[in-house]
Amino acid sequence: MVDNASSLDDLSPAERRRRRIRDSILRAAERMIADQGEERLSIRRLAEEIDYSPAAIYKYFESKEELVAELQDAFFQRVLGHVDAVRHSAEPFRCRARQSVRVYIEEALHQPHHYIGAFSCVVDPQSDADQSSMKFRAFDYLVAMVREGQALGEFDAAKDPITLAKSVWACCHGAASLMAHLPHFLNGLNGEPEIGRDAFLELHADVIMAGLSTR
Amino acid sequence: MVDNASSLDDLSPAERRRRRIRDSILRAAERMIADQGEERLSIRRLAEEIDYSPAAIYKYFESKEELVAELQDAFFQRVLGHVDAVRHSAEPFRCRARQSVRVYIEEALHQPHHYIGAFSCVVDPQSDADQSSMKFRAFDYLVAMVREGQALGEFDAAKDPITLAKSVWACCHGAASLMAHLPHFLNGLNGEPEIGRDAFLELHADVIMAGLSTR
DNA sequence: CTAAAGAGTGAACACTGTTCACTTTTTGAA
DNA sequence: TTCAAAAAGTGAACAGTGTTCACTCTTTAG
Repeated sequence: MVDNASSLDDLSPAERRRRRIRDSILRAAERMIADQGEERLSIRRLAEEIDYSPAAIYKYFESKEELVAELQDAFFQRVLGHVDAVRHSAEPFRCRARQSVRVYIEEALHQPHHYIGAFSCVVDPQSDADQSSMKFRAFDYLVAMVREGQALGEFDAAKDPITLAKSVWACCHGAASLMAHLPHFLNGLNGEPEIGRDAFLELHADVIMAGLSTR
Repeated sequence: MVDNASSLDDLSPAERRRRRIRDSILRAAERMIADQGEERLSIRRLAEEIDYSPAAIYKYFESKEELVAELQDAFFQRVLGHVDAVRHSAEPFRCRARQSVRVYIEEALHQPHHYIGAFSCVVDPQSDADQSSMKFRAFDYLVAMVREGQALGEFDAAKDPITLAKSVWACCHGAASLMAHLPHFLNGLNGEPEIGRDAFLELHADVIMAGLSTR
């Protein structure tokens, strides 16, 4: 969807200029979302940020929704990249599986507002763009990991790998979502002593791995 | 927070009238959220629904935020009630624990838009209202359940029960959140065969229980 | 050099939450 | 019953939102 190839050359100057401006809009929007969240991003303030009129934005993007969707896709692509790197590392399987869980959550929390935005409304199943979104490619990775674990006898092979992957995704997403939405999730919800993010992720990954394991 | 006592009597007629109207506003808002989601609820359309002027709403509620917060608290109170009923039932512990997980998710999905709304923005930790919110009472229940499991030797007593409860909450919330946001979560994300909600919840509860268990 | 295509804009439309001066209704006490 | 005070209700306005459109100005290509 995103033509990210570094083909800055062999492009007409007009096209180069267009891309440069398009990118500057995206960068400004990215910064505003990271700082203040998606709901505080407005076309007018975005236009002001880059010294354009609000209407000018619409020469580059169909709608605010499309603009935000492009940023979200790029965000998930980054998350996906990090998870994929772990998945293909040289570590033993259980280590890679554990790390995949951790990295998904950690990268999601690297830009909490982006992650929140990606799940801020009910996603229309009809939309083609959503079906091919990076969110769902991340899910494919999870399925592959579960299948690998089943082949190795680490995970219960009697269970449907796709359903199992959905369960794991739910566990990961839940942790990322709660930490993104509740800043005091780790700092003692009702006055309990706080825990470090690492300690929590360590335990959470333990729980998930134990939940999947044959024994 | 909500004075829900059925004290319709021993109240001045003025106060009764006031409560009746306040309730009718809440009911109309509830219906609109259930039908179209929180972001489609507007004070103007709400006012029209009950044949009042927009400004009239503000005689009963400080802000739209307060109105919505009250509905969310009532929603979580209902969820909490169902979970609590399971927790205190006569079943053996493991059965109750499993059912608690299932009931939380099922009740959350009974009104998906309400659940989405409860986690639609970053919750301000400073706010007193949030600290005493029903969301966090639900968490207390979870902690109690984990402690019970540890006392019975079913769950690993070496682990911090509060951290463990946070992990379980993440697993439950993740499933509810994904199913609420992605209507096709169970219907095959990328063309895979669909699975029933019951089958998924069954497996997800299995994973969580296995994750907690000592063996 | 000129015509067409693209970039950019101000003003407007239809919304949103919220406030405020204002009128009408209801209430409680003299 | 009368009358002031309190409460309920309102239309208009403010400041903000996403978006569109006629319009100008610039850049491009033939």
